[in-house]
Amino acid sequence: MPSTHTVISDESDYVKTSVTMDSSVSSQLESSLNDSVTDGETNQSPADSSQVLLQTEAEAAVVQLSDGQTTSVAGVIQAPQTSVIQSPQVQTVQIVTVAELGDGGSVGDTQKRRELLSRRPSYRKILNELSSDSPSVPKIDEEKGEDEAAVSSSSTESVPNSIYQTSSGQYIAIAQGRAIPLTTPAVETLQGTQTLTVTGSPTPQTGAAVLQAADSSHQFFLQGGQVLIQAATGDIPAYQLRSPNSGLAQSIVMAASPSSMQSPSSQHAEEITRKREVRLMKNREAARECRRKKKEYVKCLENRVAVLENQNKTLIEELKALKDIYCHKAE
DNA sequence: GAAAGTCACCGTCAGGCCCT
DNA sequence: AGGGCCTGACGGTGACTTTC
Repeated sequence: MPSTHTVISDESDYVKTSVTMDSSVSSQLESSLNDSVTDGETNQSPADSSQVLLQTEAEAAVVQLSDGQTTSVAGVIQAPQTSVIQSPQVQTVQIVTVAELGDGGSVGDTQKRRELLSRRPSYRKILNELSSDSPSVPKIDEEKGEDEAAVSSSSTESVPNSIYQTSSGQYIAIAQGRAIPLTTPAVETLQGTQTLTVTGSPTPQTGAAVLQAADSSHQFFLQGGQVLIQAATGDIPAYQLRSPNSGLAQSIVMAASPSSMQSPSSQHAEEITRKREVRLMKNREAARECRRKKKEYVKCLENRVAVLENQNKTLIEELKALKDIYCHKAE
């Protein structure tokens, strides 16, 4: 019995909806990819092309599932299609349901599981390793997404990861790893929410706007009409970087009310608070990014499972056909 | 319609890993 | 060794569905 390894283990988030996998699964999945890549020179079997159920279209693969349904999957770590005979080993995929794992959920198990999980390499690493081996695997960018990268073009313009208010009430942006103070040219009230408007947008039709740093040394784009809005009332205001198009808050920043920050130890305490806020903010965004990568990784694995299951089915059929031919000749 | 359940997402903390 | 990053775990919340 192999040790169990939950690929998706955040019970509050993923276990409810996803599968957990035996450790052999992820390793098999990954090793099978590597196998397939190292075996990449193995030739296609054009004669059998009609039997190959996988059809790649750009980066998406059409997979016929065991129940007869076909589905299009993207980001599949896809092995080159080879003949059954040339495939040295059939990778088996074992999916263990949560219920099956649930039995021995003692503290010790949790501890063990934690240890296992803590040693797991990052999703970025895993996927990038895979993608370096297999071009069909989408690579996780080290920095920004394509939409963000497309915005910044000028040397004086950079894209802030986020904009937030410090404990002293000042707005700063975090860009290129450092905090830069921002001016807040105007404040207007709109439908009960306080909106921080920004200086004239160079491209108002696209909703982009420019934030000018307090020291005038930096400008930032707010993309897609994102606005910083006050999202909560009370002693501690919260601000959200919100895109009017999606309506979804992209970051929520808590900040102490400036009026409540009349601390006697002022500077030092303020510095500590500011550092903490920056740390929390960075961690918040790191968590967001981590979840995004995790989802991508899980999706990738699920797609891979579908592909491998299908491949397995094809191989079995091919083997069966060959057996028939062989038996026929033998008679 | 209210209560309960489910799901997805979020922020925070803790701890391991990696780089300098 | 220390700092930063990454990610599992945890608890909270809102939207939606199911049950009564």
